Amino acid sequence: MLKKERQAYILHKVNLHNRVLSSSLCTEINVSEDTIRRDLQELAEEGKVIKVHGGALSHSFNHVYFSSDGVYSQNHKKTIAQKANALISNGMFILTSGGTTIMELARSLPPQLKATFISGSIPVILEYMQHPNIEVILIGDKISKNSKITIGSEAIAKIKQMNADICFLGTNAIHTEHGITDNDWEVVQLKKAMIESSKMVVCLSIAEKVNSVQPIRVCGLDEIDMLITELPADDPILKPYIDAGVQVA
Amino acid sequence: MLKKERQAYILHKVNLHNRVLSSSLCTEINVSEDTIRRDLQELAEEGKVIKVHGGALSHSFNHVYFSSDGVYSQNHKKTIAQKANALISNGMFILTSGGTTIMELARSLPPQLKATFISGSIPVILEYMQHPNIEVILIGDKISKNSKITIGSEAIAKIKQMNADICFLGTNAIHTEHGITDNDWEVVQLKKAMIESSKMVVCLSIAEKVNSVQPIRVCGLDEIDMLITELPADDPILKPYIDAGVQVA
DNA sequence: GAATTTCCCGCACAAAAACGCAGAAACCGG
DNA sequence: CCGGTTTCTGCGTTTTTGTGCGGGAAATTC
Repeated sequence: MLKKERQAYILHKVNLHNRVLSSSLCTEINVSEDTIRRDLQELAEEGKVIKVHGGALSHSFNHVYFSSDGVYSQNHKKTIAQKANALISNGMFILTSGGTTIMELARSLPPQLKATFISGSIPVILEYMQHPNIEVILIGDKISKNSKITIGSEAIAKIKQMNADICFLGTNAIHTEHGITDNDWEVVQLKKAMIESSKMVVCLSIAEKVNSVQPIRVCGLDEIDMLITELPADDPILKPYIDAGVQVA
Repeated sequence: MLKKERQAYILHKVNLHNRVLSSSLCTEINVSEDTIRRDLQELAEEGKVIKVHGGALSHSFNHVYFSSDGVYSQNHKKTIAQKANALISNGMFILTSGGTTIMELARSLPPQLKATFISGSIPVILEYMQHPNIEVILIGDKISKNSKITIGSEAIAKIKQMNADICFLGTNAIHTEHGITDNDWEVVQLKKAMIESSKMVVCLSIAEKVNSVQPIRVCGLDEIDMLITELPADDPILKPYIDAGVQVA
């Protein structure tokens, strides 16, 4: 079989099944693995396939896309994500809600981290999927199209079965008196369940949202363990929360 | 034999078999390899054949296999999606697997359709989420990063609770004897569960995957109700499947 | 962290191509 | 018919290309 023929065959097969194993190819075509590998390499250089350890993938199926532009006060969220990262260590089970702050956290996870992340938010899950080492558990249920999160009794039941080390909540509003509040009933239910199922509850919130109130109550300050904002811990705005027994970072 | 004769013979042979080896040609015509090589070179310069190491290939060969345009056989998948759409009506519960063919189906759903779609494939779910009217149920569990689908016992258990009207399976390989086969163990488990939980099982497959086999078996032909390809229903390739009791569209 | 698989690199060897050359055949205008 | 020219072909030699193999590095898996 000629080299070009072989490559055409490989390409054909990759496109057909979205992936090939070099081991199976070499028995199929009856050539050495080296040859297959060289073929794959050439095809990869031409951009026809994506070479991976053990074989190759089709180019078409592999780009799940997400837009990160236009996120409000992204820099603040990045610093929040940094601080949150300090709480995470290998082997942890971590529940997270949705929201752009959590997205930023997902993006900034160190690549060598090995932990398990659980969420029902599609955009956040997409971020987690980019990470090389973490395990990702997706909470299933009906999808709410505007919040892009799974909602419903199944999702809540599933969360309640969990026993996570940390729960990171993207927070829409936090207030010394009214505690954590939000504006979507379903999301509130989920957050309540998450709080119940976690040993430690951490709220991520940009300073702007501190001391603001939304219509639906999630929980009081007594139920959260830590509040992370982009401000230094000794900022006077945060003082009331420290007094209320919440750790601040 | 005259040079022109020889070249005509070569050209004829290339067009007939899509390929030709210079070694075999030189014994056939009884001339030295150099002569053959010079002939091939001339033909190549005239654009009549494509010269490669060891022989030559026909132009059509190159066109057929190296279709370098973006997504592979997308048009075929579009027509498959059209046919599948004909089976869907308002109010249905529809289970779908993952794969690019299903993605195409998701994209081509008519905007006014009101039905419920269930899947564990992240890319497919993303497509469903674009739709204005359908309900989307996400099967949760651990995410497999390479297949971008939720896998595991939870997912399977959840699928088994369903009772869907139709199950659309993106098919990696279908064969009259070996039935439906695939190359990922986890995915096979999910597909099996989906088949069990649906009143009607429909396989979507481009014609190229028909009569191909993959390592792991999903089910036999007796378990599927319909096969949709881009070919007309009376294409001879599909005849064996009709004989096996599978509807074809 | 150890075992296995896969990858990468250099090498050897064979097949094929390129090149130069020379002989043979064809062509051609005296 | 005959030199001279062109074209075609085959033959040796040198280069290039394609392939397989072994060993060590790297990645993956358990």
